[in-house]
Amino acid sequence: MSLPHPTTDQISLPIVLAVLGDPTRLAIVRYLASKEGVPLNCSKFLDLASKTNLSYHLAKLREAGVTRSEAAGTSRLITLRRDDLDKRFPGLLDSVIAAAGEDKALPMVGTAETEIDA
Amino acid sequence: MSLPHPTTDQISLPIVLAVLGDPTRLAIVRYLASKEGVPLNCSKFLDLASKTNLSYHLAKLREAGVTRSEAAGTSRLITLRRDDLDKRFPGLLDSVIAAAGEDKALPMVGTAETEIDA
DNA sequence: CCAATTGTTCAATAACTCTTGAACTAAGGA
DNA sequence: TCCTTAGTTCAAGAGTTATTGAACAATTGG
Repeated sequence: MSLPHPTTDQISLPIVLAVLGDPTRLAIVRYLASKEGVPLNCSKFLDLASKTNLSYHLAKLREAGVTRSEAAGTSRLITLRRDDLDKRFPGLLDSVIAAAGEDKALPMVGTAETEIDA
Repeated sequence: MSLPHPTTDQISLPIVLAVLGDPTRLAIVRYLASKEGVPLNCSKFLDLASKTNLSYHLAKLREAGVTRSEAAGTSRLITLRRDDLDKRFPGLLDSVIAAAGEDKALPMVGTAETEIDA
C-alpha cells in the first residue's frame, strides 16, 4: 500500500491536462475545489461512478499530482494539491475550475436528488 | 471537403483539455501561440509528426474548437481560435500556454538542428 | 496537359482508457 | 472474534487513440 505521489516538479502538463480531460475526474476536482481545505473521502463521489471505477479515477488524479490521498483508518482522505499545482503551473487550476463553471453539460457531485443530505 | 468547426458555445471543456493533453498537439498550439496572428500551414509542424499523423492531430484540434483551418490553394492555413477560446473559457488558453513554458520535456517545433531554416 | 506540391482519406494495427464484477485487504466496532 | 465499512486489486471486455503506409484529391506552375 504505497500510494505514490509525484513531487511538485515531476508534475507534467500533458498528463495533468489529459487527466482533467475526463468528465468524471473534472467533476471530482471541481467538487474538491468547492470544499477547499476539507479532506473528503471517496464515498463523497459515489454518485459519479462505481466504487471500483472511482478508485481508478482517484488513482489517476493522484498519479498525475492533482490530488493527494492519505490513509486515515479505513478511509482515504482526498485533497487538492492546490499549492503544488499553483507553484508549478500558476493560474492553470483556477482557470480550469472557472471554465468548468462555464461548461453546462458537466456531471456534478451533489446535484438534484442527492443534494439534500450534503 | 467540409472542414467543420464547432461554434464557440459548442466548445467543450473536457474535450479541449483532452485534446491539449497530447504532447504533439500541445506543441502545435504553443507554436501557433508564439506566432499569433500569422496563419501557418501544416508543413511548419512536420518535425513533430508525419504528414498523415499531423493531419490527424490538426483535425482533432479543429474539431475541438482550438484551431481554425481554412483552405488556401493547395495549402491549409491554421490559426488559433484565441478570441473564441477566451470568450468561452477566459484565461484558460493563456495559463496553458504559460504552463507549457514551465514544462521542460515538451516537444518543440523549431528546436536545435531544424531551427536554422526557421 | 503534365508534374510537383499539399494535404486528406482509408485500412490496419498496437497501445491505451474506461468500465465492470468478483475477490481481496485492512481497520473499527459490537 | 466476527461482522461491517472503506477501499484496492485483478482479469476481462468494449471502446478509443495514436501511428503508419498506400492511395487519393486538388491546386499550382512549367
